[in-house]
Amino acid sequence: MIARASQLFLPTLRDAPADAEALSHKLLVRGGFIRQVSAGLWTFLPLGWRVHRRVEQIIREEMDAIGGQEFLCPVLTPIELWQATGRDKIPELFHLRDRNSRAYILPITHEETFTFHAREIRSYRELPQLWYHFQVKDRDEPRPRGALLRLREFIMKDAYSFDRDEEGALASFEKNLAAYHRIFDRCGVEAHAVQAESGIMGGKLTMDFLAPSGSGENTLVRCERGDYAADAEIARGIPRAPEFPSRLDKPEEVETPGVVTCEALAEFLGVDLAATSKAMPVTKEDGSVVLALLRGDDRLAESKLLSALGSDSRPSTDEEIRAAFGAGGGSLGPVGFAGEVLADETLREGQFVAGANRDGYHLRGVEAARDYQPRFADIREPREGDRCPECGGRLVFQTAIEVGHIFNFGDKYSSGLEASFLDEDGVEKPLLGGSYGIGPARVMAAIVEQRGDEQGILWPASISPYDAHVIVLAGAEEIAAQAAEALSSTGRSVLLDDRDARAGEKFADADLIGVPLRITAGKKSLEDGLVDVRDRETGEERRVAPDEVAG
RNA sequence: CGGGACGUAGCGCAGCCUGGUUAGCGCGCCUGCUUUGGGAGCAGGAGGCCGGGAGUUCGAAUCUCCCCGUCCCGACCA
Repeated sequence: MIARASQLFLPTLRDAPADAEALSHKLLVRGGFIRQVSAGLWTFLPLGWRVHRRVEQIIREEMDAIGGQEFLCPVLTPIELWQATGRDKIPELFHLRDRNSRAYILPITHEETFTFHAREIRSYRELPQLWYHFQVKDRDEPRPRGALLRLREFIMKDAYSFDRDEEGALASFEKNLAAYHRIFDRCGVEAHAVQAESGIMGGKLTMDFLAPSGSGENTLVRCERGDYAADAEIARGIPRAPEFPSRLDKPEEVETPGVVTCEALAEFLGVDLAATSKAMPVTKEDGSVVLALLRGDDRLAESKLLSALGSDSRPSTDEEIRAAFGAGGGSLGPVGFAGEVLADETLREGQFVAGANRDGYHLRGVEAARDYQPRFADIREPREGDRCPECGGRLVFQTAIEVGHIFNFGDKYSSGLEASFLDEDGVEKPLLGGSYGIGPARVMAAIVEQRGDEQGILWPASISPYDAHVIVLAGAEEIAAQAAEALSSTGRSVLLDDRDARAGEKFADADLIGVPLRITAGKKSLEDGLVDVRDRETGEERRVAPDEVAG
């Protein structure tokens, strides 16, 4: 296949739009891959759609390889399906009505629809099943951003597994996990599987695939030795040990006038900031006040707190604090507090300075278990400089894009939608489900983030819009056509830049568009009959006969 | 939803503060000639409801108010 650039709609731009921040945003727009229609709504132009489809095809092949069966479910969805699972209240849902004012939604994923179809599964003999489709998702995002990084409408490959028992569901999960590694591998994108969310539902089987990138909404925490990876929201890190002052047999009150921050306290008393403790009272949904206790140099990780409390919470109000502690913020501590103390793991060992629950006073030498009875949990935010919880290696932090998410949802949807089957033992049981999503557009964006530079993109050969980019310079039309034919006849797709443009423009566009293989026919070719073949990745260039470029 | 910024030609911007000819510049686009291996030169040309509405004024891109849109930070995120 040979595409003539002179006939394509391939609007490349010399400058990036002023409002573009992310590299992928800039380069995909400049390269003529995508164009914006409205906030979070983007059109894939022909070049961008070719890449998208290649990503899709890789996903399709790997899903089929593990027994996946491709469907196509509608976007427009009767709201009843979502009412049945209680997801109709999700704020991101777009709602609409037909002419008879029947209510519909535009789904954010398709668990309900696939589970609806799974109601036709009658017997354990029909299990397991693995179904998927590529379909539009709509989400009324509060803040779309970064072009393909966060869209309001996008295509997702979402797959759903249905199993008869936990063992089967786990097997389905693992098959998909392995397929995902192959997919990202083949797409040439670096993506790390990490434990997702803290799992208030107790769902252990939920993993995100995070692709490190210059822009993104997640932070990937990894051990430099490669044995640990997690999303920063739930990652565990081991901070340096504090330098404790000499041990006290019991807490000792010390006057600390006007000292309300841990930094000021450490300064005032001349102790290591890490040897102070930070008291953060929060109020749970049931109204009870819990004292979250951290080291003075740490920050509270909200999603860890959520997981540890098993309930939503908010910072307590001044009145609640006064009522629960008898003192105001700045002098709070665990000693003498009647409610629950949720202490970070870092407070297990050693003696810390803590608030005395008396305005203007603190206690030295406060020791967990001796002076107060906490429940321990990991609730601190990991940070640069922490050590790996597995091996003690150094942790590195990278911003990342979530390109995939897989999780088991048990009977969450099948119970609401009454999707059950008759098991071997004659008992009617709910199907156990799993959900496996990938956003091809985010994969594209991640690749550009990982492999782009100021000049342009460098697509991996597996998803490049074309296999080869043949540049025709004045006079060398015939030799260029010969090279293009040679490539095309071996099944490769060729972008033939036959535009009436200057060499510099063509080279610059080729760098921008990012096809990994570039062939140039020009004046030199008229002399020796050869063309330049340049590997964009290595910069390696050699002169070859046009008939042999495919070799 | 809170904070901030910005809407002037396809893209990037100036003009606005201090109201006053026909609203400018660079790139791109069209025509012609020259040029042709890393974004050419000359000449000519096309292209604007200055985001929208209301007001102030003899007169508004410019001042005031309202609305809309877009981007960034935060909150949120199945």
